Amino acid sequence: MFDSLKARDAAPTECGAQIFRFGRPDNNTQASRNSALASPCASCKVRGKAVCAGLNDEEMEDFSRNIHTRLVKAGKAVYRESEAADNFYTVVTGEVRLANLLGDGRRQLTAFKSAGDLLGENKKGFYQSDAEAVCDTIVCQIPLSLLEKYSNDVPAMYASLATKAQEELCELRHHAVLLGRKTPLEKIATFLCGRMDKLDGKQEDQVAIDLTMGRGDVADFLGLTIETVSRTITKLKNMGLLLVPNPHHFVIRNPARLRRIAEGEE
Amino acid sequence: MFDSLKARDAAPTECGAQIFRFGRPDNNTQASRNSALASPCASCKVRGKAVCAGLNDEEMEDFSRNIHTRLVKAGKAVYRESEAADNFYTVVTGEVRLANLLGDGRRQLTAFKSAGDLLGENKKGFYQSDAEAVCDTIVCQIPLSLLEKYSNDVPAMYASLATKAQEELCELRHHAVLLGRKTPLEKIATFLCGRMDKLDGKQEDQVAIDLTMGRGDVADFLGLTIETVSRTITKLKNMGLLLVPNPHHFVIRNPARLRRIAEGEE
DNA sequence: TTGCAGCATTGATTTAAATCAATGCCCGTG
DNA sequence: CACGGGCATTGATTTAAATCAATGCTGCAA
Repeated sequence: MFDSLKARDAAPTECGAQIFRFGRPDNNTQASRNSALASPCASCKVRGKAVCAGLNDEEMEDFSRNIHTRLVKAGKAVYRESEAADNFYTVVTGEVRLANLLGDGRRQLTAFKSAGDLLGENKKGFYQSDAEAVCDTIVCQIPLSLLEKYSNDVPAMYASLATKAQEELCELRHHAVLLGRKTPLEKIATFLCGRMDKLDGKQEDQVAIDLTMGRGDVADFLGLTIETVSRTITKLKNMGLLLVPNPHHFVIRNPARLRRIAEGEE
Repeated sequence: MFDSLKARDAAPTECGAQIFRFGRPDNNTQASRNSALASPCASCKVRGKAVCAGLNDEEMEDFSRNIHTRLVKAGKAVYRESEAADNFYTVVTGEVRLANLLGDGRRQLTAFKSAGDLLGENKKGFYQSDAEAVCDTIVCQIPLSLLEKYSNDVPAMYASLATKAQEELCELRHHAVLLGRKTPLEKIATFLCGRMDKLDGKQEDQVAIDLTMGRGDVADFLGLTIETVSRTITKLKNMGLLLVPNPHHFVIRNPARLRRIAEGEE
């Protein structure tokens, strides 16, 4: 019955370990050569956005001694459901998908996490989803104990954690609206708008987007099949809203209209 | 196109205000007569489960001076999307639905909150959903400022907040799986199992459940139409898994099997 | 008591998305 | 360069759930 919904990229690979002491984050898929700085965090590109943003230099120094930077190859797991949830992660470069599976292999992605996003959960000590690298990805591994230590001392950090949890809840609620009530056209439009919003620059007339993930991931994120995703993209193309130079690159030609479609307003 | 998905119970009523200084919580829909106790929280039935659980007697005393107990009539709002998010709430008795609307009236419920549950969010100072009483409901209104005050002083409270946020995220992710990938039969089964799990007692051979909400709420929670909800319940009845003495009362005759169906295992 | 409004159920029909199936394209490998 | 595998696209067909429509039940109000 659900043949086309069976878990793709199944290969239940062991965690793509390969612990680095530190890799200066580039924004391509290649891990930088280990440069063994005294305080790697000092030059971290996502420092401003991550949970550690509130730490002062001294705290940061201590922090950086206790974290690891890990390169996770495309398709490999950062962590898996029901493993002991000992660490949180900050995505430094690349992208991670959060996945939940049903017994027969149906899969639902609940989020994509990219640079600066926090990764991790803790319900009774265990992860509740799989976190898998969509492409080669560098994550910063933060022991839960370390987070707890500073959370108590540094209110800013707790506040940051709380805020991130709130934002995540908010996002997830909107995603529930998408899954439960939107049409495929609206789903794809919403997805693309979400991608636009992740870009720093303001959305002008035309916006270029590149996707790290394949159609299967998009389908499992939006509660559709690959075929419907593909057909719907074609439809948006035919409506003159999109250019798709290749499957991983999109150009939004009319962001405003796409946004209206995303919200079911036309 | 979406005629049958248009917002039901539309009546965009003003907040069902009616502030009580305190109402000793009964577990029926009638607010208790105001008994003006010195420390209302002392006798609060949900104290053990709520965020305030970690406070000592003195703190609780202060706490109870700054909170209000509010009776919200069935269908009225505790708060509405885009209002200033100045308060959190604990549900004392009754039940609240969290709703998000699309422009054309399509509606998605993201959670039902009942006794002991925390209610409230805060993204940039505004609520992101409507919170509406499903039936007459008593909530304990906690100013955000109060929560912040104690959150910094009482780690247990912060921990409680963090834990609740994590649980909510986990629940919402599982709900995303339901919305995106489950069949109507699995959706209804999951919903009923969720209701079972809210009951304190262990699930024996037969479990009686009563629903405060109507079919429309169930449909909007599960991403279905009223008709499909109704038909699916009938199907479960015909499979011998349920008794439905009346639309608001269910008896689960085979909890184990229902749970397997809920997880897509048969 | 009757009548009505609001739910819930059930049936008939339509339709949109899943499924089944074939083809094409790109990239890496031999 | 040819081949093969993995993705993506497109077409044909099926099917499950939405829509449209009618009926029934319950409880409240006139």
